[in-house]
Order: sequence, then C-alpha cells, then structure tokens
Amino acid sequence: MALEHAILVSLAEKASSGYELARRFDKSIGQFWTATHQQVYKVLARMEAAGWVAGTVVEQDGRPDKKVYDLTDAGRAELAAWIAQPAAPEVARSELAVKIRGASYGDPAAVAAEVERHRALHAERLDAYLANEKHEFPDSSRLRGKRLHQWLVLRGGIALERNLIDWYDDVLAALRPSKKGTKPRPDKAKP
Amino acid sequence: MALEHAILVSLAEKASSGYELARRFDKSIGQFWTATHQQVYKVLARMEAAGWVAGTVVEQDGRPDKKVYDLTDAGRAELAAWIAQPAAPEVARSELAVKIRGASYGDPAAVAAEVERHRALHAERLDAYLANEKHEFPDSSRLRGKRLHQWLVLRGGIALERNLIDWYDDVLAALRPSKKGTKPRPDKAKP
DNA sequence: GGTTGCACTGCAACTCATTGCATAGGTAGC
DNA sequence: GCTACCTATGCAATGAGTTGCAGTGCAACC
Repeated sequence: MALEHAILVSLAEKASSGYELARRFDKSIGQFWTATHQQVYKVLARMEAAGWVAGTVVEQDGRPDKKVYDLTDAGRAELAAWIAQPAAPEVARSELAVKIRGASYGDPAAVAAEVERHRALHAERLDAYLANEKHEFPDSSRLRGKRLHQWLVLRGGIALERNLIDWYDDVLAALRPSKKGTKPRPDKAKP
Repeated sequence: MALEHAILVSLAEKASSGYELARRFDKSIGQFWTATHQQVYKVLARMEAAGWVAGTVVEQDGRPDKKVYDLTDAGRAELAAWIAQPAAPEVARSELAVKIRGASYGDPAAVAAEVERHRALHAERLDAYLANEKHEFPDSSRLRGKRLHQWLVLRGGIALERNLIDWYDDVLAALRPSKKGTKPRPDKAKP
C-alpha cells in the first residue's frame, strides 16, 4: 500500500526516470523499501493516470530515451496527506529466523553455514552504509530539514545492520558445537 | 514463498488446527513471520493436497469441531530439504521510515507523534517478549536442541525491539525542536 | 563480426497476501 | 430474549509483488 508513497518521496527529492528510481531503490530508500523495476514502472503508470506525477520524455546522447517523472501539485498534496496518516506497524519477515527455529528438523550445521553467509552479507551492507554516511553526511551535527531526515533513516539502517550482525554472532556461538573453555564471543570492535 | 515452511516448523513443534496456528502466528513465530487466519487456512488446504500434512477432525465439548493437522513423512522430508536450502536475504519494510525520510514534505510534528506511538507499541512488545523469556526459558544457559533454537529466535526478537526503540528515541530527539541545553532524550512533556 | 553488458521500457502470468463477508455453535452479561 | 464476543472454518474479490520474457540501442572487448 505504500510503494506509491515511497516513490513520491523519492521523486520529491529528485525528478527521475523509472530506471533511475529502480536503481535508487537498491540504495538509499531501498534500506526500508525495495522494488523491482517492473513494479516501479507499473506503479508509475498508475500514478501518472492518477495525476500525481507527470512524465516527460527526455532524449539522451548515446543512450535510449528516458521518461523523467516529476511531482504534480496533486502528488505533493497526496504525499503530505499520506505522511499525516498513521503508519502501519513494522512487519518483520525473516526466512532465516524460521530456519533457525526449525534447525533441529533439518541439518543444524547447514543452518549455521547459512547464518554465516548472511552475516557476511550484512557486514558488507553495513560497510557500504558507513561509507555512504562518511561521504554524504560528514558533519552530521549540523543537519536540518530534509538532510537531517535522510541521515536519521540512514542511521536506522546502520543500527539495524549492526543489530543483525550481533544476533548472528550470538546464534553462531550457540549453534557451533562449542568446546569447553571457548570464549562466548570475541569482541565486536566497530567504530 | 515460505509461509508453508513456517507452518511446517510450527506443526513439527505441535500438531494444531488452523485456528490455533493463526493465533500462534501472533506470538512466537509471529515475530519473524505473520499470517492471517484466511492465509493459514488456504495454505493448509494446499499443503494437505500436496500430502505434507494430514488433518483429523476432532470433536470438542462446548466448542465447534476443529481440524487438527500433523506432519506426514513427506512433510518432514520437505521441511528438512527446505532448511538445507539457502535462505533469501532479509527484506526490511518500514512505512514509518519512509515517512521519516519524507517528513519535510508533510508535517514533521505529526511524524514525531507517530514515531512516539510506534515506540510505545514496540516497548509493549518488548515487555511481552521479556516476560515470555522469563516464563519459558528461565535457565537459558542449559538449553539444547529445539528449545535452544526457539530461545535464540526469541533473543533475536528482543534485540530487534530494543534496537528499534533506541532508534525511535534518537529520531525523536532529533525531530523535536530541542532547545539548547536540553538533554538528548527528555521525557515526553509536549502536547 | 560476434558476444557481452549496460541503459531503458514494458507486458503477461503468476503467486502471495489482505479485506470483507458468510456461517455456525457456545458462553456470558443484562 | 437480546446483544456481544469467542472459537472455528472457509469463500470471493482485490491488491501487491515476483518471475519470466521481449525489445531497442549503444559501447566495449576480443
């Protein structure tokens, strides 16, 4: 019920083509909302029909034409109205968590390996977020308005990844057949 | 792609009716996978057709009959096979985060109020989890097998809620027009 | 000259999930 | 007797999202 609105936010920040939006959803906004390009195109068409956005075909040099969408006044009004409405509670969905819970009905070692794989994945994502923060928000204490809000969400993503990684470490420590005297978990030194 | 398998795990722990499963999904498993009763009934029917589960009608005293499902050997095999497969990466989806990011295009004060509401909601959920842990896993250091895995997932839920609450607090501190000298996280004394 | 890969748009078919409604018996309060 | 709520199951319609395919055009590599 909210891809429309995620797109509205993204377009409010910068007018873009469907393709650019889809790429953007792999990064910034994508932390807390994802979409494939097919989904984006479909929704954009619906939004244009509803008059929330207006598309203009832009010819490019050495590349296919693109259709750049921008917010209309109706779109801006819709966005403001949506923001004022109560938000749906978070819905966590973790296939891996279900597998951990059911590990005894399968191969616990395989589950552990899978946890490790996900840990690496999220460590990578965390690094990307941190690099992004350093690059985009070097002086975070002075942020205000739009930029502050963007940074806050990025901070949320960073916290989320860190939390996940810590949990994975706990799970691994518990799942691995630990010998006696083994430390529960080495230190997690991350600035 | 995995409600089937979440149900398999749940049934492996305890044979249940659709209704009981749906209720269970509000609690334990529901931390990382949710489903409405309609969804559960539909999927159960499909699973029975596939031979993964077998249902038996049980007459009850003073209550409607219920149909209790249990795993078949095929279901157990399917579950083990699924657990061995790589899990899809987590997909975070937070409407509230999108609203925070777009706060400047609407009413930031309304967004702050919404964040506060969600904070209370998650604080409540955290309390429920902690109570559940105390009650169900009083001696967590000795857990093994099934029980250990259940506990690990519960710990994940607890960590997730805590992390979320902390983030909400940060967001509130930043969103509220804080006067100089105000402590980062004051208690709520704002209309 | 052929392949690979990226930028760009989109349709079609499908699955997954939600919302709303229907039914039916039991318990409990007023 | 009426109302309201709980257990219990399910259908129908709709919406949200994924997967697979299809096509154009340009650039670079070998």
